[in-house]
Amino acid sequence: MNLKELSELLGLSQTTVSRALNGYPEVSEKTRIRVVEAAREHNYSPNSRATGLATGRAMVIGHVIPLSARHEIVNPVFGDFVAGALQTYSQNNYDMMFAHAVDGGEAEIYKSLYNRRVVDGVVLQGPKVVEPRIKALRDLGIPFVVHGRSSAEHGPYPWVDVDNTRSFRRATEFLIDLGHRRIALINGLEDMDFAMRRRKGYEDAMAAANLPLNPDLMFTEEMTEVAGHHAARDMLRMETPPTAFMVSSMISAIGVRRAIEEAGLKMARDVSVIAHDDDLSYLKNGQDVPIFTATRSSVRHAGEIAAQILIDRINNPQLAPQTRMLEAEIVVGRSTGPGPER
Amino acid sequence: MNLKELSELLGLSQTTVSRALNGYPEVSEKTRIRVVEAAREHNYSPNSRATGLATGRAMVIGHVIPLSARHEIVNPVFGDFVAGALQTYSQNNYDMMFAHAVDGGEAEIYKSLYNRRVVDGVVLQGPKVVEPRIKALRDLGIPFVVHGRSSAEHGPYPWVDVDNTRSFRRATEFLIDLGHRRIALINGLEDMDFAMRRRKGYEDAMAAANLPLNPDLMFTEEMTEVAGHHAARDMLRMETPPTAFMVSSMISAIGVRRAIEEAGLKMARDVSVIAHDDDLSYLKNGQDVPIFTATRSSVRHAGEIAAQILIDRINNPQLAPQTRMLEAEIVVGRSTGPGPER
DNA sequence: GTTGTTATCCAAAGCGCTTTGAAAAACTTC
DNA sequence: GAAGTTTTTCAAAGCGCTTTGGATAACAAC
Repeated sequence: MNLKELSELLGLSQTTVSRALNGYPEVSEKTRIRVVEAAREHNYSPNSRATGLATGRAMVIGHVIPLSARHEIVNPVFGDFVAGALQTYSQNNYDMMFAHAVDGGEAEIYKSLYNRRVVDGVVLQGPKVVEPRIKALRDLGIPFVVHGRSSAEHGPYPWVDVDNTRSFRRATEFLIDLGHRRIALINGLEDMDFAMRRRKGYEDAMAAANLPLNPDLMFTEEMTEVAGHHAARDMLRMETPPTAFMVSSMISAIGVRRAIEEAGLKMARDVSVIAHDDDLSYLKNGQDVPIFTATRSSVRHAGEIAAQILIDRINNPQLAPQTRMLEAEIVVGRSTGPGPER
Repeated sequence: MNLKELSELLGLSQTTVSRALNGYPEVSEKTRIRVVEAAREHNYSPNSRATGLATGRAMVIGHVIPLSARHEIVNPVFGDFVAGALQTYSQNNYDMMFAHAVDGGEAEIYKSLYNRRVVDGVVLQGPKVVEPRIKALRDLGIPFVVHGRSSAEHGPYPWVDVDNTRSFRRATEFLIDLGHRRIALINGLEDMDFAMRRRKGYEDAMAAANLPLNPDLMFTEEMTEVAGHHAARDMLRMETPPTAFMVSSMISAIGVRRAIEEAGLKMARDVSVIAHDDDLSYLKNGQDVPIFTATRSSVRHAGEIAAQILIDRINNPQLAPQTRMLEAEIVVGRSTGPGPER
């Protein structure tokens, strides 16, 4: 059933039927009701491709699945971020489109999606410290929003991010206050902007407390359970092992815990751990008392906000780029305890 | 730059340009080359909405994000399944569309996507034992494929699934052979078809060995770390606790391990654990020797296959529904050891 | 009853592509 | 060189919607 058939059936013009359904004022209430009911009854829904052609808007937003280049790892954060964005999209009658990039061809994919008018805007996930995609998107005039930031990018652009530096500084300070001195950092890949910022927070706190930075205690890898385990295991075998770990993800932290237990130690009592918790729905950090002391920030919430910023921008392109800094909260759980200096 | 402009620029008709770009034979090689180069040079890409309107095909496949109704949990498997499907889609020039369902309105969403001609077909994820969506999709004539199966559905439909019953039966037998008798099952929600089948496999093995089924050792909940921990903790506090656990997901198994260690026990030596491993990219089960003995089946691979089945069906609607049963392999890791009867 | 307003409705153009049916051009063949 | 074939190109219709610029009907005012 299409517009033409429906209008013939009602004895009205396509114009009138279209206007009635889209809530324009130039149509009497009687006919509007008649039209709306006929539409429902005959199960009419407008062809989105035709609508899109006529209006010039796709009502679709594009995402590119951030496969980690090195190991083809799907970011575990992905599902929850998407769920958040999707919620905002559907409230605004947008659909969500996916594409995936082959080997760093992400900019190409974005361009293709936009040039083919498949999408009205795109979300850039997982920005690196140096992120040429941002300039590319700006130059192409594609509306976009970044989940995270890119330190090497100085022009204005819209983003949502957690204050990673601040949260890791605070958390490291917390460990120092507890009496820890040898504090290890198990970080994500440091070409990722968030990882670089977390390292900076860690370093700032160490420096402020006049503690030396020991490269052997600073590890950077993909954030998997196995990598976390591996790094922590090696460090715990050192002559003077760390007494505390700052860990960039819950998944890695689970690996760290495994290494601690394998070493015959007890978390909190012997070794403290603070993890970053993205508040993933399938990996909640305990129920009442959290398993891990953590810096927590909901990635799902970030998804909702990112979506809203982008939609606002699409609707109002001359708007100045909106930015939104989220603060991670520090929740105290069962993975931290006093260190040797206390 | 659109077709009209490009054709005027070349001094050719839109017909010829269109045909040249789409590889039709009725155009000389010389002009084809000329056209293709001009298109590249002027950065022309056809408007997908116009193409879609003209061809009647969207070249898009729809997915509905399976939020677990009860707790709004994003399935951790989601990302990897999508990555697999996406790979196949992009090889076949399909894009992927997402929608999310509000409170069981999934069938409505599928219908809307298809009626509005947003998609050419849909993937149904997370089927329950009773799954009215399958009948709905069939009745609506929407091409679809199911990731998993639905036991209450007897008509033919295309699917990809792991032989869950078989793999859980074999794994349970493996524990019995090791000398375990009190074997617990930590399962997902049993209205989910896969969970029901896994339970059946477990029960079959127990029955075949003349072992009683103890309801206190059979737990069913959302597959989170916390739920796994909770269940295992309670069971380990029983008078005669289980000596082995069959666990439906790696994430729950991590919780089980935590409970085992909190109880002062050692995995493998005191308590054995077998987990189902979806081979998620960010949660690899160890490197050389797996952490957990596991029934393993790559969900990413399942995504690739599901996508192919659906695309075949879209291209050839009168094809009989294809089905594909995947076999989970049993990998022996460091979480199992001899039980009391050995 | 004529004029001026306002509330309703409509015909037709346009969005950017594909595809049908036909024409023009280029070859063959005799 | 005319007739027949094949190759190459094109004009125009159509996909299903929105929207512009009227037209018509209904009503009020004089």
